[in-house]
Amino acid sequence: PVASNALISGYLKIGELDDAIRVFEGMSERDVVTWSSMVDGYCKKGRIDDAQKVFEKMPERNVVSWTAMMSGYLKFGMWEDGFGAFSRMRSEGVGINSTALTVIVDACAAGSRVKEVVQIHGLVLSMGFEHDVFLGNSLIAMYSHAGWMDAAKKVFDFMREKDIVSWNSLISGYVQNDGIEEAYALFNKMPKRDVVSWTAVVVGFLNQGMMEESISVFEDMPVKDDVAWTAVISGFVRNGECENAFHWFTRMAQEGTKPNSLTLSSVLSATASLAAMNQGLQIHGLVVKMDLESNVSVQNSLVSMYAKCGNVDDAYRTFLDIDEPNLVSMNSMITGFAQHGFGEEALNLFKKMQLGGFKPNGVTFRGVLSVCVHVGLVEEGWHYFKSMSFYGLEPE
RNA sequence: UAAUUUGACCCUU
Repeated sequence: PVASNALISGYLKIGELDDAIRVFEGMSERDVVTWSSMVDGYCKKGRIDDAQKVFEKMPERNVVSWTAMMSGYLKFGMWEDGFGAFSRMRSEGVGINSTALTVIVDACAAGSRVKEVVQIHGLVLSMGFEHDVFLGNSLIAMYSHAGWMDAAKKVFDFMREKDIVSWNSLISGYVQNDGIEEAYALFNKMPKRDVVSWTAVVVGFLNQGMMEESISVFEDMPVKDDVAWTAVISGFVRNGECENAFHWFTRMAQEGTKPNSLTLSSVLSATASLAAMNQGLQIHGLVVKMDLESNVSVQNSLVSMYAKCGNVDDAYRTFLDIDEPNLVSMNSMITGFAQHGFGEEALNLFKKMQLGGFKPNGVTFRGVLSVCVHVGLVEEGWHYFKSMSFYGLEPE
């Protein structure tokens, strides 16, 4: 079945799960590679239930099949199942290898599971994987995420072999923990740099409000991709320099780099802050032209932009067009209503989102409380204020 | 022919 497996692999690489399924169903003989590929294919599309069905149905499972399934669980927040799979691998004779450990370490980073982290690191050492480059890189990222830069640096220093990802991981760690000096020193010391290294440092300076240093590094960047440009644009927005954000967006276009959905979200956020309706409309036109109308982040930005520009009707129209609204969508619309004194609408949406299973966060309550103050709903406002603790939120 | 690591988003203002 090697030829068909290769075909399945090819389809999955370009995200064509349906075609992969077609090939899979037409096969007369399947091996463990065939089945594992399908498990992974379903997981990458977020279809964990289907992946699990395939996983349970397959005649034999090896460490790759298990790792694929475990990775799927963990990527979608199913911690119990993910960690459960990991311990079953250990207890049921499948065994674990460095890849399985990397998956677990990565999950600890994403879920801020600091306690598990230390245990896993011990396991890594006891199994003799301390010189695995991928594992080392994952550990650096994990400790960085937890804010333990001493530990991250220790792992880095102990690594016998480092690749460019090792350097980039530690640099990003320092950037995330406000250590731009350390990050920049490493950047200058590393043997080779790629777009990731450059962008991390540019972001590091932006995060400290060091705009000139940031731009100076950015100008020196040999190849600027859409991510790097977006980093600069959003950095200016974060620092309240929205005109500059627009300026760099214009330069991005002049230099022929195509913006993506994240770029347009950031630019829309700039136009929203400036309440610049004309520019906002232009970007909306670009969104349509680029066929990004159904991107949630872009739609959220459009909702906010229309609301901030005083057009609540179009904000609401855009909001209703969102197929799969998320918490940010809700917050954008509630805040939009709140900013214009639409108390009833804001509170109705707030109730609706809770019925829909959304957990409000601090931004939600800011909108809700401000609208209560705005329209004089003192009792309701007090009630909502008290309900914050139910969601584990503390008033600022 | 199958599983793993590093850079930019949207809501708060």
